[in-house]
Amino acid sequence: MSEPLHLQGLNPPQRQAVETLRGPLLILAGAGSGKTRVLTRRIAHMLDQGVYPSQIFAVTFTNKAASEMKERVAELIGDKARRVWVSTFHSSCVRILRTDAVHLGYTGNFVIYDDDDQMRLLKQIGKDLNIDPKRIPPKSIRRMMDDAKNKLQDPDQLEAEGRTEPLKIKVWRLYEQRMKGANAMDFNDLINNVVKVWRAHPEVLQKWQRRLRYLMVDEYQDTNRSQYELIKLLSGGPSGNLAVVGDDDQSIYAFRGADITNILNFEKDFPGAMVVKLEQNYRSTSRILQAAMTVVKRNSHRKEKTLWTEKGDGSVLRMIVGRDEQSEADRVAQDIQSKLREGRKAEEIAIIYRTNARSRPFEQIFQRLRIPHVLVGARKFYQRREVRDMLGYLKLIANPSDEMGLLRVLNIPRRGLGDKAVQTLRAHQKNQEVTLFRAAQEMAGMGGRAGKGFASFVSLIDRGREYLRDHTAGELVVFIANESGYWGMLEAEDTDEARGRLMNIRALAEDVDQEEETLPDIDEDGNPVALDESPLARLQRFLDRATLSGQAEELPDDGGQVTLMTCHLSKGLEYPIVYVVGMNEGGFPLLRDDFTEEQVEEERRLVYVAFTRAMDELVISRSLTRIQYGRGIERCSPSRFLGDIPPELLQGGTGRARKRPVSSTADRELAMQAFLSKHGGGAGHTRPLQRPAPKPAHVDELRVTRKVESLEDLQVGTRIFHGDYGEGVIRNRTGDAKNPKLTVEFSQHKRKTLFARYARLEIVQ
DNA sequence: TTGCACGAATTTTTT
DNA sequence: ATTCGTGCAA
Repeated sequence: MSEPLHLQGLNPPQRQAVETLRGPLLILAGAGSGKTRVLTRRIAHMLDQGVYPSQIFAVTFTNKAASEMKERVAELIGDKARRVWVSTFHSSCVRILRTDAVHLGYTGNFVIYDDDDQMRLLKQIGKDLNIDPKRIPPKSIRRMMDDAKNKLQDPDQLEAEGRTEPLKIKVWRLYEQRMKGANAMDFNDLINNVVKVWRAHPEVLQKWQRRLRYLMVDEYQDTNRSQYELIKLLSGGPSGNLAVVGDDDQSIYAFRGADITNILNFEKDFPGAMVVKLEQNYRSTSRILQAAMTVVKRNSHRKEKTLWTEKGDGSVLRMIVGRDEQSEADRVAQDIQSKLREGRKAEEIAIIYRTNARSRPFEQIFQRLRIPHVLVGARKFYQRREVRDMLGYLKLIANPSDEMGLLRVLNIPRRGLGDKAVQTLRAHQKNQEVTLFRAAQEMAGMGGRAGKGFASFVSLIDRGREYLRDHTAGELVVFIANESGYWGMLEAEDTDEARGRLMNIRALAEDVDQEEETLPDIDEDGNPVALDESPLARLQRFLDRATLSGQAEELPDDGGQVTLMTCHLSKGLEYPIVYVVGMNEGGFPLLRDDFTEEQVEEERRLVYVAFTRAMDELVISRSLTRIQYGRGIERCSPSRFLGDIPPELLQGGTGRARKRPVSSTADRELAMQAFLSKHGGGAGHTRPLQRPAPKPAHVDELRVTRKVESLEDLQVGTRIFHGDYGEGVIRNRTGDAKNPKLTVEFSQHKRKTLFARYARLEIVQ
């Protein structure tokens, strides 16, 4: 008799993780160890063991992870998968709060304020209190608030600690008041309010505990204090069936509140927990794993585990060194070109950097060499201005007490309602103690220029609400765009940018009407529940989705492109060939002057994450100098982490450059670096260097070029450089002066005829 | 109310 | 360098 499909092909620890359904379970899943596989199989196994799908609750951090898991579970068990609740922390909490937030004095149609709304509100409060934003920047207040909320603290606790500026706390209190007044919650509130309700109303908690009996938490190392509390409450403590999956070595979100001690202390917090380590890696070659592990093993706060693979040693890691950031990028690009010539596909290659700013030189050279590439993590769809403006309108329509939506779009497009008008409106609101929208309605009757503006605004919103009765939310977007004049405003601009914005609005409208998220429409006993189909409810659901999804990252995965991204964004992904670039002290690790050991450990984990993305080939690059904020050039030594990598794993030894130094100065520089790193020179990682006189467009080892200023620069006899063909000499020039045709002789007597205007040429000096 | 000019800031990112 | 936000004059 063959064993069930969902148990087949698992290695022993994987199988143990899948088969352990009861009690607390910690699955330590190293990079590439088949985590998702275990999670999905585990769900299948539960069903096989008679667990009802509606009793299973799997929480993730990102929508992407949630939908991936849903998909894979569906592949395994088919339609029943729809009844398993797989969702992000935040959307599950929204779902819970839509019914249970009444216990906190909210109504079910509360809105969610995102970062932007949050900042606007804070700035407003600062203004109201006459706080100089230079003395206390609103950002610092948000930081304080978020940090505290991540830890489930309230203003009173912070005040009692006495380490926070009282004025900041005052702002926070006012913020909470305003939020409540606007029937709004921020992202942190979503989690914290569930905890609050559950703590204050045990019967509500029990309702959910009865329904959700099998819990799974993905990326447990990234949970913050309040998420931990949430899970702990729901699981009902040590007797609950709680499986958490994570990798402490991949905890890289401390800056947004992730608390690595949650995973490190799991066994303490849930006594009797079973721990399973998934250490077999199915992704990378042994050398890649070794390199990644030697770095991360230096951390003192981690759970010991050793990844291994059956993939074999693989090739050694290679090191690419450039004189400056551009030449580093150029050399990496050349390397990539040779890979492409060898027949590797562009989509097999990724470039990973520590900070987004490092992408620029790569974009430049890729453009010039025509290497197709995608930048991951450019501005998110829902963060674009036009999209947010439309959402502002929708929010106001969905929730008349929403203030942020109103203030955002009140004067967009222009209705002659500027600061002055807003001030009057606020004053009026305060007098009458009504919602801002109600105040606007009242102002509308007052005549005058502002009165007219308010009248047209209020009428627009009212008509919108009316329109929604028998139209879809997507149609409402179009309605608002048209009736508000927003559409006309963009059309009048007649620029590419404006046209792009128009497209985005159209895309939004379509997106709104597309798939209604397949929420498990079941009550706590697992019985189907009819979704509220009122137009307002649909709009509400859409807004939640729009706010809670960084979505539409639209990774153009049509393939054929080299991927560029940050370490953080690379987590969970894999590529046959990976370039981890910018591995200099001061760049990676990226540390402030007053850094702590914890921060260094986090940087090590980032290295670990970045390295373990590579399947077959890992290339590291760095530069000898870097430009800081466009001002001044600094020398930089190799990243301290390169010194941790055993020399035999890295081509040319340790973090030092390979042979063939770029010049005698560079030679001395390399010797100096060797000296410094040997003598613990980690501290003085950079020191200023004078700025070179001319600013070349492009410096390579043997070649200095400048950009073509005018076509007259390109005369017969001029030495030029071409991205594809290399260096050459112009032998002939024909055609008219405005569009000359050049015959260029490249090396090995290869002659090419190029149009000067279109070929990307540079002049060799 | 709007448009321009100047000054300041500038890891990492999800929801 | 580049972007973003604020302050001031038209």
